[in-house]
Amino acid sequence: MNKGESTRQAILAHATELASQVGLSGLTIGRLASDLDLSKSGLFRHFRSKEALQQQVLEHGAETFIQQVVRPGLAQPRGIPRLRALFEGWLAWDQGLPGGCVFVAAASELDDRDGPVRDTLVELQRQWVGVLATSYAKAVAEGHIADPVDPEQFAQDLYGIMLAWHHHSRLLHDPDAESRARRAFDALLGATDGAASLSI
Amino acid sequence: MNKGESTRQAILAHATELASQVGLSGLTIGRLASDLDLSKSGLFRHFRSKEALQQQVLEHGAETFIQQVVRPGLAQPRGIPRLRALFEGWLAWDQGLPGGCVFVAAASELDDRDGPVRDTLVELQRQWVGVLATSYAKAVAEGHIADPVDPEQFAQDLYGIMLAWHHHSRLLHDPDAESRARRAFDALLGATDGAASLSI
DNA sequence: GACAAATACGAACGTTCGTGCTTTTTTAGT
DNA sequence: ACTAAAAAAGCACGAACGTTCGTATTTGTC
Repeated sequence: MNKGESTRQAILAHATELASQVGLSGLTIGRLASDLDLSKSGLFRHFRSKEALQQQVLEHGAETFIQQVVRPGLAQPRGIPRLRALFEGWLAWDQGLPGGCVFVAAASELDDRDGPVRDTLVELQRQWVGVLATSYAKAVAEGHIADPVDPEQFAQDLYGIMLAWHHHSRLLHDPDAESRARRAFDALLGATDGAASLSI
Repeated sequence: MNKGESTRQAILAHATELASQVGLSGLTIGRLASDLDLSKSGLFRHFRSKEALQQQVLEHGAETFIQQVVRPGLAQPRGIPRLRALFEGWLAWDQGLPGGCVFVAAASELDDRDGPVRDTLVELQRQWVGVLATSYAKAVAEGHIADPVDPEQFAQDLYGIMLAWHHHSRLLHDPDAESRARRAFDALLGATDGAASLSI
């Protein structure tokens, strides 16, 4: 790897952590440069605009996410084990960044803006939601789900569990948020085993 | 009402809408001043710092939220009707602001910061989650819920439905997000309630 | 209508923002 | 070791940021 490429990677790694805390628009060239002991212009040279930096932060984050969450998850046997692995990987990923999942931070920043950065984020999020939905559909096909729902419904509901956990845990500092998230996940999967499903 | 007070209200009303799109830290004195045809210094005088402005935006938003969502909701008969009214009011509130619920935007900005603005938001959010939880507890007491869960669990799950709807609808522009949110709400209330299930 | 108080303005402060240039230093290939 | 290319630094720019200050204008009270 080039010298330039390795510095670029170092910049992106740090920028991703920083963006998880302060958001993509909270990133500043000056702050990044001083954190990494670079000059503003030296750092700037690697990206030719701040927008390009933001976009590469998202792409860098996506690579890490795929490596840490998606691939290990898909390596699990299809059905509930795979869904659970994806969910647990997601939790661990959120906890691995100082400000939590960088995409959550980016999402609420960009949902009212237009432009290529937003387009990139939307594309990445659609892919992730797609992974969740198809993994659920396979679990249904395996017969692991007693009362199947629309896979898109499952994906949105699971995303909600994730976001609510993020909110209750990070903002409200609620120590029970994580166990509630797991309980909600179990309920979402497993209206199958026992009381919850018998009702309908 | 004083002249000064009425200008302050006008500023806060506009600032709340703006903050729902660009966030609390995206607010700038200059932008607000030019939007409202005021001078920067004239506007600034009403708040003595930007932090005070942000805080008052949250408080102004909370007053509106209470007036538009909480009070009409609590006016409904306790139990499922009240829960449903709170939920529907919440949806309408989010759609009433150009960037969606201002607290959602603020939450992901402030969850990693410290200071009085964050403290204000946390307090407001705790109150709202409390309203949801106690309203659910009353529905349980009324016998409206067949398989009751911990009210805090319900509140977090409901918050998740809301956040996922916000995400899928605002970021991903998914036209089915709203109906999925309603379906999730029905499922949350009424896994065992025949009427709710049939209405899907 | 006079007059004090409240409200708004205009200009300027120092800082930081993103982004260009030009020059110096470091890297990589021979 | 020499050299061309790559990378980083240095410096400067215009604009926007939050904030302050002194002055003008508008408001409410008698």
